[in-house]
Amino acid sequence: MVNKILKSMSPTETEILRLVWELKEATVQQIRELLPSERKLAYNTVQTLLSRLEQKGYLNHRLEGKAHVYGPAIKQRDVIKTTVSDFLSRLFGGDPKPLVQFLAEDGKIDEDDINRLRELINKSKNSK
Amino acid sequence: MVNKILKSMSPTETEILRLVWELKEATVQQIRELLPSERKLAYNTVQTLLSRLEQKGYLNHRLEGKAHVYGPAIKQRDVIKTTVSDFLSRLFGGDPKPLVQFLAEDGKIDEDDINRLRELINKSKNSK
DNA sequence: AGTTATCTCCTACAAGTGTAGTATTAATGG
DNA sequence: CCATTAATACTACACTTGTAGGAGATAACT
Repeated sequence: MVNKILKSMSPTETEILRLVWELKEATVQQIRELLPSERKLAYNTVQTLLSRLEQKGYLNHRLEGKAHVYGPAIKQRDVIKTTVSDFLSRLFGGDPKPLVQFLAEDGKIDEDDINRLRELINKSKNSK
Repeated sequence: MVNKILKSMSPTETEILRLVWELKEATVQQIRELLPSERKLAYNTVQTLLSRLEQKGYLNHRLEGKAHVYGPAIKQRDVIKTTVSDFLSRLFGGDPKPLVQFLAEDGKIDEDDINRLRELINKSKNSK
């Protein structure tokens, strides 16, 4: 079991964590630059968010010069797993099908996506 | 456009709203009974949550005797749409594919689900 | 009628969240 | 060396959230 019980992330924290993942590792500046222009947070705000994520155990940092370089303290996959599960259980009582169905009906995923999915499923069935 | 801009729901509020959907309409008591036994909230707590959901525009209520009977003020589908979109954008930058992929890899959806999905997609393609 | 069970309404309150200011310090460009 | 720049650390503060207590009204039981 890889599961420490983590304090849950707030929505904004989640946004920030995703950006760290995107860059693998990042400083406050870099995250700030990655923020979409319609959502520029103050430097200090980003700093606070990163540090809260660290307190909660999602990130850690090393020093590089005077700057903190933040990186994942937990595997992305594990975070996704619990985050998605929580979401699923709150909005759909834990059943993923309505979610996938919604995605399909809403045109968010198309037939090609589905074909790729099928492969994935077969692959993981065989490797099991 | 059906979109009023709603204040977003907190996680617990989302849980409660889902239960209202499940019952179509519900009183505080009924919601309380639906709560899983490991998560019994006080009567007043449920009441607060329902009333906050109403303030935020997700629910409305009518009187039946002295009790409030709460029901959806917005179509479930619309709520799901924005909730899922928000979630997607926070955790995956808006791209649904990693989500679906995760669900598949994690065994949350299987090949049958996918087949049903395919039908759905074809149906909506034709009706478009 | 008095007691009990239900309800709503109003209030509370600590912890979490979003968002950032101020102080301090270290590096850097002249 | 000194002003500017770029970082962190610490502090702040209103709003939201989770969770519920108490007061008061009404219906129902005895």
